[in-house]
Order: sequence, then C-alpha cells, then structure tokens
Amino acid sequence: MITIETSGFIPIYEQIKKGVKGDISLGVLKPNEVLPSIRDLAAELVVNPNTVARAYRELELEGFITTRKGKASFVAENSSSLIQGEKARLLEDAFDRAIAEARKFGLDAAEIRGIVESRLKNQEKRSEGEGR
Amino acid sequence: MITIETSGFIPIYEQIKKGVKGDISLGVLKPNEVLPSIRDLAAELVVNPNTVARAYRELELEGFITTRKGKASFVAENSSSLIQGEKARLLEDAFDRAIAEARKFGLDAAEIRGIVESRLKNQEKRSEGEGR
DNA sequence: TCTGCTGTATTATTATACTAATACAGTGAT
DNA sequence: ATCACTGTATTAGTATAATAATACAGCAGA
Repeated sequence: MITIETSGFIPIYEQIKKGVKGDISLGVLKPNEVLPSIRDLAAELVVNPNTVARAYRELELEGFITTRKGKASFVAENSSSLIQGEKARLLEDAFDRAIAEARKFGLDAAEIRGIVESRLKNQEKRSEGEGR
Repeated sequence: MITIETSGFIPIYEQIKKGVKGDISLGVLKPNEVLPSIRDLAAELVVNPNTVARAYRELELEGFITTRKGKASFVAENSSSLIQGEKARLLEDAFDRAIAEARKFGLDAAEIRGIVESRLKNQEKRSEGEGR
C-alpha cells in the first residue's frame, strides 16, 4: 500500500517510486508480477495519471520494472537483486540521518541508544490498541 | 554554518530556516545576537537575497528572530524556550522515521538496536582520520 | 547632509511539479 | 472488426521555488 504525503516537499512521483520499490523489497510485489495499471493506481492515489506514468517510466529506466506495450507493467525479473542493496541503503540512510542529527546536538553513543529505546517503547505503546 | 543541498527537493528557504534554528539550538547563535544580514548570508550561500529574506520573514513569524528596521535581525529573546521543543522534536522525528522504515521491513527491536550499533561504529570509523 | 549599511517591497522571468484533456498505438477477448 | 483495456505522447494551464533587477525607507557614522 502506497501512501502519499502532499504536505511535504517530496514530489508525488518520487513517493510513488519509493512506494513501489518498498513493495518489491517487502515481497508484496514479486518478480514478473503485474503492477496496477497507471490509470488504476492514479485513481487509487487520487493523483493524475501523468504523475504515475512518470514514476513508472523512471522505475523502468532504473531497471525495477519492465513494460510490455498495450499489456501492462511488470516487476522486473532481476528486481530482487537491485532491491537488496536498495533495502539496506534505505535503512542505513535513515539511521545515519538520525544519528547525524543527534551528534550535531552533542549527544554521545549512550545517549543515542537512550533515544532509540525511548522511541521504540513509544511506538509499542502507540500500536497497542490500534489497527494502524 | 548552514549548508544548502541543491540536489534534494527541500526548498532552499526551508533549509536556511532549519539551519538557523539549528544554530540557535546549538548555542552558536544566542538570544539577542545579530544574525548575518540578508545580503551577506545570500552571498555566502550563493543564493538570491530574496530567498534568504523569505527564510528570515518566516522565522520572524514563527517567533525565532526579531527584526529592527534598518538595523538588523536578531535572535529572539525567548528563542531558547521555543527551540527546546524544536530540538527534541527534530531528534524524535528523525529516529521515528528510521524506526518506522525498519519496522516496515519486519525488523524487531533487537535488530533495530543492531543497526544502530553498526551505524554508530561506522560513523566512528569515518570520522577518525578526517577533519570532517 | 551624505554615504552606506540594514530590512522590505515590487515586478518580471525561468524552471519544475502537477493537473487536465486528449489522442494514439499495442494487446487480447468477444 | 470491435471493444476495452494497456502504456505512451502531446499540449495547455496552474502553482510555486528561485533568480534577477530595482526601488524604497530606516538607521547610524563620517
């Protein structure tokens, strides 16, 4: 399930790309599987078809999906190998970014571990009673 | 020291705002201290003065800085109290984002701690021999 | 007063993300 | 062949970030 943030500054087509890559790396989308059609996905995300088309076009250029004219777009055969690095990189980036922020404020490793623990607990609490 | 990323999608004026807030929370800029003039900062960042002006204008609206016409812009007297929340929020956001990413990939708390450790070590290594 | 600095305001131009409305071409089932 | 679905392409319009070039008004020192 792809979600779009219209409040931030990241272009919608980038969010779609990230979403598709995410679904591939999660195994929600498997190699050779059909992707939702441009029009369908656009309707689902309440977004212009051109925007989805751009996302698909770039995903194809990057090798994550392939397209057969008049038929549909498919998850690329070798997408998994591409994605493996992608997955690790996404995670490392996110944590590196957070740690860099903490370092900037002068926190040491111990304090950083503390924050992680507190956020982990916080998220547990938050997800206890909900379906979210 | 404020740095601008022209490659990403975040508007320059937002990066400047974040940079100023960062410097305030770091104590690099203290209450009542003079901010660099719009023209100076624009020259330093190699950016249009209008862009810096917008950042300053919004920072004033948010209460972080004050302006005395014809003189200069100053760090607001009560900026520290505003910033305190800001600081904690920035950090929590960054870590929440990273943890959410990890959860999405099915990692549990222990694995997340593992990543944090590995990134902490990685950054130590990276900063050993450098002036960065 | 003049000069040079401040922030502020205005107008024009460019680039880009996004929407919108179409049209076209390939595919496959009826 | 027709129909309904694919992806693709084109053209136009809107909104916004950013640049650029000015002009104006307040402040302060020479």
